[in-house]
Amino acid sequence: MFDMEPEALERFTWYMREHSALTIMFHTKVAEQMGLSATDEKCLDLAIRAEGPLTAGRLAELSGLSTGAVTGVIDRLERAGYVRRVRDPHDRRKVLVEVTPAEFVKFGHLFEKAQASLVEVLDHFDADELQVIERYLKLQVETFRKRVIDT
Amino acid sequence: MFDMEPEALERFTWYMREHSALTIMFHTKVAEQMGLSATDEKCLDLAIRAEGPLTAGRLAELSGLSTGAVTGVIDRLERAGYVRRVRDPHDRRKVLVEVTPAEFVKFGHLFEKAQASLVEVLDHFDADELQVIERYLKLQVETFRKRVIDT
DNA sequence: TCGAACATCTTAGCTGCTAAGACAATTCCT
DNA sequence: AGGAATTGTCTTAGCAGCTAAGATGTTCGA
Repeated sequence: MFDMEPEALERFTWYMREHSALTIMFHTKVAEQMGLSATDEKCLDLAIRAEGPLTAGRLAELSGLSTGAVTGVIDRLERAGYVRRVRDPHDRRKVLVEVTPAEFVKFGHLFEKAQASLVEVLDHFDADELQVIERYLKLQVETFRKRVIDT
Repeated sequence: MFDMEPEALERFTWYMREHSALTIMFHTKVAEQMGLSATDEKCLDLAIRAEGPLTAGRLAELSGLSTGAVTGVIDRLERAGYVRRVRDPHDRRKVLVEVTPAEFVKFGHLFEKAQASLVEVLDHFDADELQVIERYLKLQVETFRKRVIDT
């Protein structure tokens, strides 16, 4: 084990904390621009990032909301055109939440600007350095996921 | 300008997105464990990270809440012992929100575990690599801050 | 000293959440 | 096959927290 100077660790901790706070703010602002509450946008994000079709109940689990609240979330997202309710043909009790990709065209600029920021950052590094960074990000996400699960 | 393969950019974008989602979840879970709502925890974090004394009004600006909502936030944080209201002696209209450090001792383990995760990640890198990562984080936070401000 | 400006608090009305139960579809058990 | 239990979603009552507007208390400038 390589051991770091305490000051360096403190700096890294500060970056993390700052990044977290900025993430929350960014999330709030994006939701606002899309005409959604933070909760609705969070659910929409879960629906977009879900692997395979997502049911209303599963969305409740993932988001931590009650099933009743999820009904409201889907109502609002559907009214705004971001998703569609589709009854599962194999089990007609289930409601599948289908994201309508076309609705995101209007907000493409948000996404593009975010990606432009990323490119702007990565531009400062050469190929070898990018490999280090990618290794870091991969590990960071994996470790963070474990931490979140058992918190 | 060094240009990346599109696939690499896609992977980096995915890490970002995943990290954002995990951050939101983590924030929610920490708040829960501290017996606070996400809003209250967010305000407490702003109070902790503020430079210099923070007034109620300033907290409203930073959090994006109305002044009325902030009154409620401070009420709850005060009742839970996380902060104290102190009237500004120089301008007695103002209410300064003073964080009571002792209250965090109980949640020290949360913070320690988060830092342990960070160390666990950083352990996989040597001193040169850490320098690259730090440069990346610093730039990332700065760029992200600009992006958040004009979103 | 008095009115305007300022900082926070209070309140009415609204939105969205939870918990509990209703309703509809499916699965299980005999 | 047929009734009971289970499952998935929606509905509703009650409640918590937010906004907007105005009340209250403080400071500042002429």
